[in-house]
Amino acid sequence: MSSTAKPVNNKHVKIWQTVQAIPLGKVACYGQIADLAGLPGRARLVGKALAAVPKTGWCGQAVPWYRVVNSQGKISFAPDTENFQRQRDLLQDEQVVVIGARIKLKTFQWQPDLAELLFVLEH
DNA sequence: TAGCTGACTCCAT
DNA sequence: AATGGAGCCAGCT
Repeated sequence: MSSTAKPVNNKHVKIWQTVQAIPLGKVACYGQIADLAGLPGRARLVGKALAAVPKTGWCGQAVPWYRVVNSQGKISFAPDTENFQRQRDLLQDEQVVVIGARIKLKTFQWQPDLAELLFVLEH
């Protein structure tokens, strides 16, 4: 049969895999994920990729999109949206403290060690 | 092919 | 802390 499978953007896949490496209870910013995914300076592309995350996850594993916030440590959705509330709820379920739209990066930002970096780079 | 858009970031105020 | 403008560039129309 001819290919009917929806083409998947390889950069998106790389981004999803990087996001899957964020540990429970931690967050990362868009630019950080872009850098780790080998796409320096493409923070906006990370947002695009997260909007395209399959509901079924990727490679049998969920993609924790909600662990990604902007460089100011804030949720990027407008406060009166469902996406905003869903992201905040999911983070709080993981013990991440969200004050208004803000998360204290000093406390909750993911700081990958060398082993984690290598794991991401290999995929 | 050419514009437009945006789950961003940086810098000034 | 909050707000606004310029730069950014892959993906979409």
